[in-house]
Amino acid sequence: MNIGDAAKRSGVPTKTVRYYDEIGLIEPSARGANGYRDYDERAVEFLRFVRHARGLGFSVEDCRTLLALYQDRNRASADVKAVAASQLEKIDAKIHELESMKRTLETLMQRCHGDERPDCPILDGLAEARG
Amino acid sequence: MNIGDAAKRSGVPTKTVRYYDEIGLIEPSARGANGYRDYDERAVEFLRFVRHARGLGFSVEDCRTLLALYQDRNRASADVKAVAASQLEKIDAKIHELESMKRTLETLMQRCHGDERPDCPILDGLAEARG
DNA sequence: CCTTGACCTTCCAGCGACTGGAACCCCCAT
DNA sequence: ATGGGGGTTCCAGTCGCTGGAAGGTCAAGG
Repeated sequence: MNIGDAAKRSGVPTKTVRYYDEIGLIEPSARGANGYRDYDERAVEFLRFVRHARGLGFSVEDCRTLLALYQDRNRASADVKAVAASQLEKIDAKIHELESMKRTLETLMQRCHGDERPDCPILDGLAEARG
Repeated sequence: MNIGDAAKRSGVPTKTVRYYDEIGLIEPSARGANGYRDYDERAVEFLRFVRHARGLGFSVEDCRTLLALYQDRNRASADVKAVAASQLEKIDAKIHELESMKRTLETLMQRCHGDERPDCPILDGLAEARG
């Protein structure tokens, strides 16, 4: 099938499918005589797989690893789990970072009247914050 | 003072200070005869201000707005609070997104033995996930 | 005076993961 | 023959830096 159909069936934008080909992540199963990329069911499956992995925040390089494991019948599930565990750590770290930002921001906002006057603890906080 | 000292005193990397000059966010108070950037206390204060704002996840464009408000004696604190509120929304959305990823990833990981065998619910989940 | 080394300058390239657009080709229906 | 909706390539831009190359400047030490 043509790239447009593969895109529709996988849920990956056409441009991104082309990009994945370019970086050698997922290559079309063939090229037509007219130069058109040709994707088979397996390729669409890979595209969907990568879409889901990307949706869980895995980097494109992680996706490459995961795709390789997915295709390796002799893989150890421990290897997959290790990649996932590393990703979970990154997510956790990011959540903690964002929650810390959130707390600070909320504290500053609570103190700010938010009216027409110029006094603003938010600006004061940004100016004075220690560190 | 020279850029290196301004960087040290503000906690913003030298390269970044130069970048902020380039994009017109924070310009040096002067240039020496030798072409060196010269930063005064006020500029260092701005650099620190931007570092803190960036630390709360504000975009560089938001920092531009916040810096302008910071310098505007006739500002309304409501304007500052609005920028902060918008940022808080973004943070919240990102946290929710990450927590959703985290839940999915944890569920998949719990089901995976993580041993030398190839059976892997994580890969299955990525391949089959609906959507 | 010369050298060393730590500064500073500019400019250009790259990161990640796309995304938009231009210029062009191809194919089918009217 | 024409129009529209595919497809192709390549280049530029996003965001916020960051690294590196090639070179100018300056203070201290021999």
